[in-house]
Amino acid sequence: MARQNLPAAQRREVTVEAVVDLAATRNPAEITTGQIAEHMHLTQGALFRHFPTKDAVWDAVMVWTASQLTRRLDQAEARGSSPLSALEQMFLAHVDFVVARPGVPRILFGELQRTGDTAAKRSARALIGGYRTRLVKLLDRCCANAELPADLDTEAAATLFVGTIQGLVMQAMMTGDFPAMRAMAGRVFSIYLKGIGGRL
Amino acid sequence: MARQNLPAAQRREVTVEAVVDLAATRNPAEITTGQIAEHMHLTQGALFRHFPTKDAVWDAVMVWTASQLTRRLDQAEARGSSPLSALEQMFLAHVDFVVARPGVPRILFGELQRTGDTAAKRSARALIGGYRTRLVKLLDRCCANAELPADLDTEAAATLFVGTIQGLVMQAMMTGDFPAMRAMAGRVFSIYLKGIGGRL
DNA sequence: CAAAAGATAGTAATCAGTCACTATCTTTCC
DNA sequence: GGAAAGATAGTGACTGATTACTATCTTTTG
Repeated sequence: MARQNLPAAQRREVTVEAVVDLAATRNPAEITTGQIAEHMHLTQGALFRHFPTKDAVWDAVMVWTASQLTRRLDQAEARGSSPLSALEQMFLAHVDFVVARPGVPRILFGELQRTGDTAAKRSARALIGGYRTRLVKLLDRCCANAELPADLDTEAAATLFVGTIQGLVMQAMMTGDFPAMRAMAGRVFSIYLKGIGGRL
Repeated sequence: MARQNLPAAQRREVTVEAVVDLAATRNPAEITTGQIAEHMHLTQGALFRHFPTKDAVWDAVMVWTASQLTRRLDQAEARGSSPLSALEQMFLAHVDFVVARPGVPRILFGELQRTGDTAAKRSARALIGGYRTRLVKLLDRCCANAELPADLDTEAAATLFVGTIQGLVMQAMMTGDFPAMRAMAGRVFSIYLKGIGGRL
């Protein structure tokens, strides 16, 4: 059974998937190029035919993560019949994404922890920053739409939205039970919704 | 004449402080025994006269963190004139602790990311687990006291409490401005308070 | 066949941990 | 009181394992 040689672009995609897979059960900071290669049935040296450095691998992972999350949030937002229901859809979509890919939040946390100015870290910052901005805008639309009080502190509300998901993630990381997030997500979101003065 | 031989117990305390200091500006996962030793003006080898392994250092850091946080939460809770105001005091005390010691949340995140069964990770788990339990009990007392609705989902409320702080921490980590947390803390907490149906 | 992809076998750097030795305390005992 | 003796703390050079990354040879594939 001969191993198949993949074209470079495809090999890069497989590499990103391998990293996300590994991060689901391992500390991202401890993932080595050797482990990545082994997980995709490749030798360690061959990895560097497709990525100039290890950090380039992490950057590719961040780019993939950003595009995946954005795509899911776009779909969720479109599903909402109003700004406020779009907010709820986005919340649930984010939780679903994390449950499906538990490595993602771990990679994001790990990347934000890192110091120095790498491409991967800049991508991570851009992802979270863009997310927050998007939330503030959506919350503003809810206010304009009278679905939320006009005097709502939308910046604080956006921070709390992100924190709400993070609290769920942290609990999942502690218990190791990511699917349980889904059940808790609804309960936590309803408290959040009440906090921002919303009603669905 | 700066050189001085410290007694072992004192040296261990200095070591913990050095680690917490370093974690404020460096990725905890990248802190080496050499960096710790250098920061406390000691040779790397001497560190191992006081700790059998590097993980023992991390465990000592976790024990210190747990005791510090517990002490501050105890004081805050005592300051509260009622269960609900105690909850608010604890929130503010936690934020103050993080602002004073930015390395602490980074260390906690980093420790929870790690895999395998180390003493340090068990301590981290115990800290967060105990915190959550404590919150649920306090929230239950708020309900019994009619300061919060009797039908409040106290487990979800505890999860959100932790997440609220985490959201603030993540924002601080992104901007690098930890003191700004304090201003945002009040704004976010008031949304949280409304969410759990409280009024102060 | 030729170019892309992978295998094999390296290298230099870094890390946690060790060890023989030295410096500095503290206690003992005349 | 003070020197001898033992205990404690620190030094600096080291080791073996691991790491990201590279150089060279081999296989696959269009």
